[in-house]
Amino acid sequence: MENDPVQAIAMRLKIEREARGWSLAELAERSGVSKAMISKIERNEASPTATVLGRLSGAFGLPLSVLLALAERAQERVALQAEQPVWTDPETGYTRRAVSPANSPLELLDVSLPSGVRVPYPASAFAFQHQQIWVLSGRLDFQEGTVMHHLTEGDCLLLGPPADCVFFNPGKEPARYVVALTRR
Amino acid sequence: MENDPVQAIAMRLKIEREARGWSLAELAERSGVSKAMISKIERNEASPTATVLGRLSGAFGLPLSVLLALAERAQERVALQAEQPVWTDPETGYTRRAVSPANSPLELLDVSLPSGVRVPYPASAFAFQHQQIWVLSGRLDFQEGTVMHHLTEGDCLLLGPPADCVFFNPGKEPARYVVALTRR
DNA sequence: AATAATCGTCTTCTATAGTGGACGAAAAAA
DNA sequence: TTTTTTCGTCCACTATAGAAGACGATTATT
Repeated sequence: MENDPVQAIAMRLKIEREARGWSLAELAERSGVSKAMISKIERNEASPTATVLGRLSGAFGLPLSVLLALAERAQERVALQAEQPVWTDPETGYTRRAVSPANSPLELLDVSLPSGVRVPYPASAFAFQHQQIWVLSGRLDFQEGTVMHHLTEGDCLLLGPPADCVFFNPGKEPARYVVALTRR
Repeated sequence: MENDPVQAIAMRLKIEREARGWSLAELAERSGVSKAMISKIERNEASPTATVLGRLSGAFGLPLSVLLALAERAQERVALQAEQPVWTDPETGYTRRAVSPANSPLELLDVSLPSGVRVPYPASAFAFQHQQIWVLSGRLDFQEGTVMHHLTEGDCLLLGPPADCVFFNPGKEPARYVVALTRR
């Protein structure tokens, strides 16, 4: 167990950036890391320091350990539940589980939204990716730009062009839903 | 979310090294990283690159993402099950869950050993730490040096001085046991 | 087509990560 | 005690991470 994580990190960073439709310049501005260095890291020509990795994962809104866990799963074919990276928003209790092995063009997320919790999502996080939301249990009010969708168990919504979105659970029980998305 | 992970990494690396009773020189030899650099990292005077972090986590036998996850939990008081770092040996299916919030002097591990699986542990990994093994379910044959212990549900074993050990599950069901250990 | 943004890469330079070896302190051995 | 070993830190030096800006290529505007 002495493999260099640099290549896996490189691939994962590029995926996360492109999934958000961000250019090198935009990620540089958000993270405080120069775009030249981001370019080198993504092309496996530099080994980022912990400080830089912390800034980049912060820009993506991910704990560094989750970013690394996603990177490590790059070559896996099967993702056991016990190995799937989970991250929880400590303030709201919102949890998000990455179900699919990473680097697949189709990604599945298992999300649990506690009762009464509101989670906004900026349009920039959705650019250039096609995605659907499928409610497994509970209720979900989904605001897409100026349009409001009221979803309940079994409903599935196809997202339109990028817009500022808000997830809200109006019910008394946690809302559990799947986010399915494709890259490019 | 822009916190620098360097300090948390520094603390965690020192804990992992001291838990194994390794000197800077020994960890340097095992990891291929100079002891001067390890000293700097542990004292928060340098930000390690991904390459160096990969070598260090490899020397500890941990995936890098798990090492980071343990580091991030440094200041937490409560460890929710969904947030507890789990790692699985892909060959044997052996899984290990870090139950306690990190940096506590008393650490609890929830281990599951599949039927028929044999896991050796070198004496060097136990030096200077006091630990017990408590079987929750299934059967566990534990070889401590030249002595063999046959444990079943509810049994608890206090480990003696450091010795080469082997965990083996002779039963047909998975063995689940707790490893409790203290530092220093 | 011509102009103007915007993209990722390349270039130059500085800060610092990383190495090998020396050093003093503390513990172990005699 | 004196000697020897082992520990972690400090020093000088090299390799490279990282920043700021220039550059050609591509795409969008007019």
